Amino acid sequence: MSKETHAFGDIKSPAGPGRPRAFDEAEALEKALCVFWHKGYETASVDDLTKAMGLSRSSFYGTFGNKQALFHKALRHYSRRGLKNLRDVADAGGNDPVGAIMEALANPQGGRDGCMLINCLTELAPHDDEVAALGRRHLESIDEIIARALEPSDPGQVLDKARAFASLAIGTLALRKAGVPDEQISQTLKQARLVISP
Amino acid sequence: MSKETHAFGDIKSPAGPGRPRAFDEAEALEKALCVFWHKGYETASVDDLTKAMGLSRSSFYGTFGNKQALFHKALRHYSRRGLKNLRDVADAGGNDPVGAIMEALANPQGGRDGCMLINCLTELAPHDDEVAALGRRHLESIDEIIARALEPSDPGQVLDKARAFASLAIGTLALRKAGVPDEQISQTLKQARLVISP
DNA sequence: CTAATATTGGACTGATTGGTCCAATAATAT
DNA sequence: ATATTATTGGACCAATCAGTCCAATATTAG
Repeated sequence: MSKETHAFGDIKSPAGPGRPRAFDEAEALEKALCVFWHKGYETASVDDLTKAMGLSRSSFYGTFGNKQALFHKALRHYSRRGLKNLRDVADAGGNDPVGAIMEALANPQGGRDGCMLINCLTELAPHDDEVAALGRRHLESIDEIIARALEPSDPGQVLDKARAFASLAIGTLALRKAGVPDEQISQTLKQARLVISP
Repeated sequence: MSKETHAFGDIKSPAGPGRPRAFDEAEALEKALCVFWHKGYETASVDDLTKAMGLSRSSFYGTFGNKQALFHKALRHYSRRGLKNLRDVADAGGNDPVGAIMEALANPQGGRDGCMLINCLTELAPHDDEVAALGRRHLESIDEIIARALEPSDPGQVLDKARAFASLAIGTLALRKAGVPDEQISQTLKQARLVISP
């Protein structure tokens, strides 16, 4: 973390003649994302990563710089995609966007691994400002999306309610990690209705 | 994690003649707790721990077995003490135990470090069954304490409401880690009233 | 005082960590 | 074909990791 190694190799620009990459950068990033998601930042070794990505160490460092840079890139990608998903779910919910969001929340993508961004927030935020800042932006966006979904059916205090709802949803991720049965989590999520429409 | 090293040294029984310990075991455990709380399990090295505890490596391994065993002991201690605190707060709250709990929640002990147990849950639970089980028991106890605090003023669905309230509170820990301002977090916690008394 | 028993400090180990380096290879543009 | 430019694999490095071991020391019971 406070390593300051700055060993950036040289990240080649993809221009000019020369041998082309034998792998897809986006695909490799996706694989790395999975490893970080499942194991966390510290526990994911460069060996784990290169193996999962199907890359040699040279390609790894040549393409992504170093472990931390790759991680930040993966996390930004995760955030962007997650927010897009949430927006899509809300939009596809028709006249009940909140209901659609809640349903999606009851069956999260990561399963027992939870939300990667929240995981990384608790693991790294106090010691990595970039992660903390990204986390803050991500949470803010979530609040806004939920607030917008709330607005039509309820005029007042939408942002406060959205924030409470989001916090409750985030809290259930911890339960999931602990192995609390899905049924109980769903039940708890239903209670979140009270926060929204009293 | 999946190391299975089983290198248990030998944990001496505190009986018989011989040189007495130059340190207080409980105090040392407390120091270790702080390190784990602040840095997490993986990032806390045995060097960090021994330095903070003021112990030599011999005393460290001789007394606590190994890093993982020390960690589990610290976490159990943390859980026990935290639940006792919560019960005390509720009891001292007089006719408004829920209000007392909420106030305590607004100024948590760990500050930006959050709740150690939740931190460890997200870091380790999927790969350490003992942590997961301890986490489940801890969360269950929290639910029960809140439910009991809720009961006098509200007869029905106390457990469901307590669970929703607890999840919301746990969610705010992530906000705190990200550096969301205290004011906003307090505001969000106030919204939790809606979950409790609609 | 002596024998027995603990604790202590620190040197040490083998494994693993993130990161570097380079010769070999492959593809391009001319 | 040739020169140029990239990528690739794998050997390699210093640092750090958790954990072991032992001689030196301190304390007790008798």
